[in-house]
Amino acid sequence: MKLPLSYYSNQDVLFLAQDLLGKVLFTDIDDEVTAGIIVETEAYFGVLDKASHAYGGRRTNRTETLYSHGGVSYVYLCYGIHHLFNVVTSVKDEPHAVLIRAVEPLIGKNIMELRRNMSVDKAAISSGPGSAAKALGIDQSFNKKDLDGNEIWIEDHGIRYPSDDIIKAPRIGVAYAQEDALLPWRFFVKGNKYVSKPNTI
DNA sequence: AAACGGATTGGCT
DNA sequence: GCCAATCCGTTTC
Repeated sequence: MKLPLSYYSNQDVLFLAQDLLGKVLFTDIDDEVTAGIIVETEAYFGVLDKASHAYGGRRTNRTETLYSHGGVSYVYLCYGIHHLFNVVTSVKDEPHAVLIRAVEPLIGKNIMELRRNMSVDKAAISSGPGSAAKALGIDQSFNKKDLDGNEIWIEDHGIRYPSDDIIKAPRIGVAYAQEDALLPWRFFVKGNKYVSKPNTI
């Protein structure tokens, strides 16, 4: 059930960003387990991607996590407020990553409701990367964790979406990446209410 | 040493 | 729809 680290060593981050749709992301914080079905992702294509923190081979304290082997979590603070969760993929020193932008609450819904102070019926509870991370209790302390451990991991529950139901679109909030902002490297499940806006083509 | 700005969100108009 | 919130990595002086 729990995806092994070898799963993340695939060097095709565009494949993994799509394959992660339908997988189930778990966290266990002081025995409070929550999980959500991944319904929206974005691929970040390592040193060649102007939208990536690792563009041009940039290596700093923050981006060092991206150079880990595949199957490590990369969590960083955005706008001083939001923790954004990524899955590092590929092999060591090749800094590809998949941003998890939305999940559909599956397990521990009452705990998510307390963390987000809203009903699980409201799409906003886990829609958008900052909200999804908060619903799952993910913060800076989850940075650089192996995804085959007991704090955060991903399982395959056999959920599959027809390829017609996987929408490809330009990534969100990366206008600074110039021409790379136009690449269709955002993937989401058609019609799922937890997908962030815009959720149509 | 200081300034800049972002892979966003939610509250108010 | 617009804008403030709020931190720290990164760039610039």
